[in-house]
Amino acid sequence: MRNVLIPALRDALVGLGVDPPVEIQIEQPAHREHGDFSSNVALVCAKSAGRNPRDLATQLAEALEQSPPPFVIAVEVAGPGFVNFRLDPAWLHQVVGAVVDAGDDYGRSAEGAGRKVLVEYVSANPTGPVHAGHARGAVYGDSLARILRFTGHDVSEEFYVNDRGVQMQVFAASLAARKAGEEPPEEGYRGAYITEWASEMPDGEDPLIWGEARALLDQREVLGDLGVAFDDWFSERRMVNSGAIDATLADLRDRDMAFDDDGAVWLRSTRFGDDKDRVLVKSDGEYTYLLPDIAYHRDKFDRGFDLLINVWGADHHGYVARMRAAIQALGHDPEAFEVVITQLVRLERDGVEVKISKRSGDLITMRDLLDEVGADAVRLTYLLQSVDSPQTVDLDLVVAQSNENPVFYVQMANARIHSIDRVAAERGLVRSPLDQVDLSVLTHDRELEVLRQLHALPDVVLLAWRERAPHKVTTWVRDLAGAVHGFYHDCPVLHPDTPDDLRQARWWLAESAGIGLRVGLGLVGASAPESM
RNA sequence: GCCCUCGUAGCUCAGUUGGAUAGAGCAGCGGACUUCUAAUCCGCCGGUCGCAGGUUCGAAUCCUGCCGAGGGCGCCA
Repeated sequence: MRNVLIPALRDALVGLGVDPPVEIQIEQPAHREHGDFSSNVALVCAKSAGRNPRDLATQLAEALEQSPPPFVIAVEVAGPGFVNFRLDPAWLHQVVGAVVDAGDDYGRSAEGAGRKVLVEYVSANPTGPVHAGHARGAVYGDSLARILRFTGHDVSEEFYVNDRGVQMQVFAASLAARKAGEEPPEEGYRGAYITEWASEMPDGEDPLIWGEARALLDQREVLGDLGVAFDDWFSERRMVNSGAIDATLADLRDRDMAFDDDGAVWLRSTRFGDDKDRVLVKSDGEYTYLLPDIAYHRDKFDRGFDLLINVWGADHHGYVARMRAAIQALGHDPEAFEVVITQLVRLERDGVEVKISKRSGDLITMRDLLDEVGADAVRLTYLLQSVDSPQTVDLDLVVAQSNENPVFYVQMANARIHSIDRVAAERGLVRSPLDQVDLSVLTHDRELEVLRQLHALPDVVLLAWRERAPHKVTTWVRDLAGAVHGFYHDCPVLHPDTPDDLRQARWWLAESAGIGLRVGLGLVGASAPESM
């Protein structure tokens, strides 16, 4: 519709002797009384044209009413100078065909065609189970990847396995101690899982190797149950053993971005806006955590990715500047490296905070969260909000049966649509082919509202990608569900009083709504059961 | 002290990148099933968009300064 209205406005402006702006904005007003579409061109152009915005808008409206674009039945001026378009409801009827023809591809685009993107997320240490705090980044990263694919990007998802360094040594020592029936070392891991895993560990196994495998098995399984799967679990140890560290250091030295001082090797990160230069190799010869990380990102670029998106928890944001500096030090475009910081989730039970403490052992694991809340509810609840905002989740309210739980609302809308098909089949009713159905009988506001929502999906998906904001899809699918419930309530399909032609039209409307719900739920990674 | 994110209805959160009368859900009150799932729908109640300036036709949104919350500022990861 924009593609029709924008040229019409441009022509009208030219006809009035006004230079059209580079970009003419068309929006859908929040209030229905303001029409189906609206433009602020008159306000934008008023100054440069040296005219009163309302007068300009009035002249535009008159010109457009002379030869109205398709579907436009009225052009009105309102407020300080908005040009509002009122459309024949028929413009929405074509949405049904668009949705049905595209099916599960409705809303898919090729915007990102040819771009290779790597999304790295979760990347928890392989020293224990993933905990509840990892869930937000997990569902965010996964959903973002789904949206990237849906917008045509070539996407890979990776989990960086920090399987080297001090933490791993401590983890292995803790496992070995428990196996020997002793207490873990002073700074060791004391969680109950250590004791449990130690009892599983066969004699003669290297606790580091075995322990890592055990942790990864556990993490992979839980994340899988959450619906999250990675293309690769990238091992730091394997990378270091391959000589990537030396190659990275040599590369940095060649570029004069690394230097020796005080017995250590430093990254010249201040050259790219970092607060201070950072140590890469400590004076005792050990690498800092930074150096392997740089090597990892160098490897990502070597593999031909055009865009690297990293999803990190809020506690790592201080790390962004130095990593971006390192990217630039390697000669890469800093724009090709993005970090999405997810703010913390505060878990409550009956209004009281539940602590996710790390080493003490009494932590809420992702498994606990999944068992209590369920994967679909975790995903929808977490993805309903922007990751920029700290989030509070009350576990008691999100568990099944509660109205706080968005899962039921959305999934029930889908189930209701499928119940129409089921009951229709029982009664032996048959749906006519779409091209033989007259959709013009769809005039009820409930019907039109469903179509308006469906119409919005392609824009919503693009926005979700451009803003790295999966929650836009979640709020959309919830709104669509709301429209579906209203339609279901007020517009019976199979009721004997519903005329045949209206039944057929509504049936196809329901079909397209079901497709929309399925697509939306699919993008956030939640299931769309046909009955509840 | 410096940096990041945030502050919107009693609670949890949206807000189409600067648009018109700031929206949902929950909680509260009152209604709606002889109809395809009432886990639904409708109505009412509820606001100094943290505070103060500024930018302009127009600000929850942008700029500055305060106030407040969370997180971060290691030769730790």
